[in-house]
Amino acid sequence: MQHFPEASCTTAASSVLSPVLFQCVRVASSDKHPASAAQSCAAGDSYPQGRVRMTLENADLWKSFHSVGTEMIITKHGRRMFPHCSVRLSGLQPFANYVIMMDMVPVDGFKYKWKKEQWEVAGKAEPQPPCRLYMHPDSPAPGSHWMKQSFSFLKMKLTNNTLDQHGHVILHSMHRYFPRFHVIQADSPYTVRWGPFQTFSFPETSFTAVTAYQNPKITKLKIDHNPFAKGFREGGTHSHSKRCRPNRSPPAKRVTMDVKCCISLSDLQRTPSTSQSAQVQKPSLKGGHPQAWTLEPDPSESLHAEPLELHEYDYSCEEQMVPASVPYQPYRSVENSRFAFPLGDAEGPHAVGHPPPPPPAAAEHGGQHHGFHHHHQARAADWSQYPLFSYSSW
DNA sequence: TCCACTCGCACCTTTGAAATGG
DNA sequence: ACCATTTCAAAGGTGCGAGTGG
Repeated sequence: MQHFPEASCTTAASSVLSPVLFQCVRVASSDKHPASAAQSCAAGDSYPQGRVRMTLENADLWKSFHSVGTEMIITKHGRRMFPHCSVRLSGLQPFANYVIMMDMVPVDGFKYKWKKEQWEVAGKAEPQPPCRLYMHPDSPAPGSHWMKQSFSFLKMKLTNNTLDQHGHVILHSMHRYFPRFHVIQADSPYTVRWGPFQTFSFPETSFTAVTAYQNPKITKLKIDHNPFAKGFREGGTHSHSKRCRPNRSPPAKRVTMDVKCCISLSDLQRTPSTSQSAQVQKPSLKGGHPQAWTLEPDPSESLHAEPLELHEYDYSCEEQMVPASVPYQPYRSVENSRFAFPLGDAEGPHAVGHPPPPPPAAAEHGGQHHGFHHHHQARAADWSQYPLFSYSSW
């Protein structure tokens, strides 16, 4: 394994959780904190942090779905996303190792229902399931690897089974989410806690989790673009109506052999001063999965956070979210990371960060959701309160 | 009664081991 | 013996509609 000698941020982080660490990360690409830039990664950072740039590869496809109101099927046993998240990275240090992770963040604090061909709010969101992060199977890998070509999170699966032990990302049906990507400079999944990280998101990737498609337009789009769906639909015999239910025979069991690398990020949260011994806390194992680490968010806690940066229009973005902007907030502590989900009572339907899938009418004007958005201040705070590092791996 | 959810179907795509050729 | 390419069977993924249950 090759270490990039000038990876000062990583070095600092791996030894002691220095206050500089997160300053470093934040400053790296945030124009809002130019003053700290000098002090942050000053120590011989020949590959200055903060030039990291993430581009959504299949943005057009996402746009197509987003304009209709993306829906993602979630099942008990896990379902892949479609469209899947495919991104391209640039600006990494070629020889430094990175772990790339992805998680799902609630768009708002509401539950929805499909009524009369459109989505309506159906009440407050249900308590959030354990937050899990999916780690890209290639992780950790050097920056050169990540920048060589685009990579996707094709194998990530979504489930509504809160007791899932396969490490799938757990969501609630009829709730809205958007994927969030984390680029963490770390030599192993066990050290992501210490590494500088940057977070990215793309508004057009927001979706409504469903157990069955509600909007026929989405079904059609999926069938048009997804070869599996196409195959099923265009298949010769549609004998669904002929099925004899009582004679159902159990299908042959198939063993999933996926090389999965999902981290349910829980205990890999940035640790507080109490854990500054620089030891990676062994995550508590849950369920039967040896590497499934989950975090139960503690809604009683909250975290101050800064507004998110403005996103770019071209479906790439540079550091979308960074640790809190308070003058000295070195890292997310456990206290600060087991925060409440962004589902505050006071938050009205208007207070959403990423826009929900626009109703057809709204979708037509001005392509406002075709680019990156300013994150509303209130939302940004809520947004970053969502646990960043809860860790599950399989 | 309504509606979200589960389940199994049968097809196509993907994967990877085995076979073949250079 | 080694490597590259091809073949092929099994595994995996899919939306649908009936059934279930709250």
